[in-house]
Amino acid sequence: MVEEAASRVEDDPLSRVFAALADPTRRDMVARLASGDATVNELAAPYDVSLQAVSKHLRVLENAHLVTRSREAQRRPVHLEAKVLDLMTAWIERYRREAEERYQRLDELLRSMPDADPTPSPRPEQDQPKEQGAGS
Amino acid sequence: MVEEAASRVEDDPLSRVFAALADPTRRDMVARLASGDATVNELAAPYDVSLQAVSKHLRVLENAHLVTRSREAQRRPVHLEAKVLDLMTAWIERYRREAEERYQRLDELLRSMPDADPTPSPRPEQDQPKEQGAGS
DNA sequence: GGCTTCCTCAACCATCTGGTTGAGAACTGT
DNA sequence: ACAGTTCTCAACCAGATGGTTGAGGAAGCC
Repeated sequence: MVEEAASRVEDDPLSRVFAALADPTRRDMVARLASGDATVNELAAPYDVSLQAVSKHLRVLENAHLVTRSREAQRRPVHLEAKVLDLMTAWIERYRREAEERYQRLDELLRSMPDADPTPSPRPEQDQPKEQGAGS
Repeated sequence: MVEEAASRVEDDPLSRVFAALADPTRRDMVARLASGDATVNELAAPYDVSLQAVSKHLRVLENAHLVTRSREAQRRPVHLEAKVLDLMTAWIERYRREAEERYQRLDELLRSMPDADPTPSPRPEQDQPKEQGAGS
């Protein structure tokens, strides 16, 4: 057993979801599925790629837990799991809000001191001294 | 057919943003930048990759318009552009909401008819008959 | 000018990805 | 049982991606 594969495949859920939605075809499929389940054939119809390619796309979405596939005769209805989207929104909103609040605070600070000293980079946040090199 | 390059590089903004955030390192950088601008060196410190790799990551974020780089002496401060995140949230929320509303409606429908007929696939949405191949 | 610091460009490499085709599994229907 | 339909698996290929190292530009410091 010499297998030390799986080198760069980052398996964290968030990465999978983002990566899954980074493809316009896959995003389109999600948009489609938002208005109702569909079979692979139905999903494949609008695109000029092979059915196998669509199947692969669905696998990616499934691995990201964005969709689930059940069995219904020989068809495989695809169902959108919208809850996973919340995971992303939570991540995004957290940092968007943080950044915007910081921006607001900086804005107010600048407003409160109309003409103090023109120090170019007053970055007091991120307390990480970190003198890594020879810090003269 | 001599040269029709740029085959799969989908340049739509949304894809770029999603792809940019599909990498945990890049997501980490964004998280970091949410609490204040930083230089390339500062951003690179926590990771055990080369500075060039970090520079590449920043380029990806920049191409997605998630960050901007200015110039300050020989340093290149990186700034998070949080507004682009709204683009994603808008996309996500649209379909999440749509899917959840549909789910709610289906739920109510099922509740209103406790034991009707067990028709397996009553998908009345998505009107696309579409007999593509040689239909019998 | 010359050294140092910060960062980018260029070439290279391994892996991942999205597409293809061909084969065939799973199930229905007669 | 056999044919038809739906979809997946496997092998393959081209291009993108994330990492490396080496060279070097740009700006500050001596």
